[in-house]
Amino acid sequence: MSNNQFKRGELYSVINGVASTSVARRLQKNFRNAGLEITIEQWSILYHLWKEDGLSQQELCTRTFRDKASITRLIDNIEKLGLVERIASKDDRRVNLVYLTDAAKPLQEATYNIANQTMNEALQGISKEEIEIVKSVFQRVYENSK
Amino acid sequence: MSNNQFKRGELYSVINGVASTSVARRLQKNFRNAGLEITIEQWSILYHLWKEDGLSQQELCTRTFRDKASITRLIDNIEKLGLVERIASKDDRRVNLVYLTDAAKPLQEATYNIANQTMNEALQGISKEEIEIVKSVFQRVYENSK
DNA sequence: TTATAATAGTTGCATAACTAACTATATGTC
DNA sequence: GACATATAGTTAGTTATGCAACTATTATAA
Repeated sequence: MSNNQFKRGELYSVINGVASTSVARRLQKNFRNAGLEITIEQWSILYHLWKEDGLSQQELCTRTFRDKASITRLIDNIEKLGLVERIASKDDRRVNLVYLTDAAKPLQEATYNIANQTMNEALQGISKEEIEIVKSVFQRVYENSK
Repeated sequence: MSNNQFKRGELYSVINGVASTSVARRLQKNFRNAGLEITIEQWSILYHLWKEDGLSQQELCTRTFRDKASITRLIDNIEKLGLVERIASKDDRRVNLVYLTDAAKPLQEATYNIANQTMNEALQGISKEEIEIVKSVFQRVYENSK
């Protein structure tokens, strides 16, 4: 495969960074064409849960750069699809922990393969050095702007 | 002023490219703090009309990377604010040309100053070379993904 | 201990995005 | 000229975003 193959952990940060509009739209279409009826926003939540299950909604806010209200409603929708469930924390009754259901597990490989292929196509002709610069610029712009 | 000062024509493409999330949010807040009650999406339309007044809705689709339905409703909202008006083309009766009203003109300088300052803050410590690379990568990613 | 402040999450409101289905006008072909 | 096709714009339906106001719980301070 091309040398644009990504480590798993890098994938979302690159999509969320380099590619927020055109690649996101392409990825959404590729999900749909494969019969996967989830949005990329929903997928971004699942992505973080596949890395670490049982995150709080607040932690998902931080990791996906969204506000509380957006996360509340995203989780609502993913819960309706039967892919996650909220379980109240025993340590702090204010907190909802979000857990993947069994139905979510088969999606992991399929969506990862599609995302990886979409990224490879999007990043054709772009060197790893350029990608590193883009990621670095994004990080600094984010820090400068918050 | 810093050497990150932008030429007018570059500003939007950079904001639309480098900065789609964190800088956009910051810019929205800075507009609001200055008493300017427009969204950045509305501003992106005005920005193109200030460069060239009387564009068709289709042309605005192309220039702002949005679909027809999005433009229809964005123009609806900007029209409600009294900042633009639709005038039917005489050459082709399918076409609406979008013209700025007198009320839109005073916004130009104020929003440009805020946008320029917001960008300067966001891009502190980032070199012109890095910005060029980011813009170039975005262009190629866009071409690869459409 | 009680009053105050901070935090986690939900809900209401407004804006915006995309898809798909629709109307109206133009264009192209037989 | 007539029919098929393409183009410009609108509308309906769904999802998502942000802000502000709200409830419930936890932490802090007098």
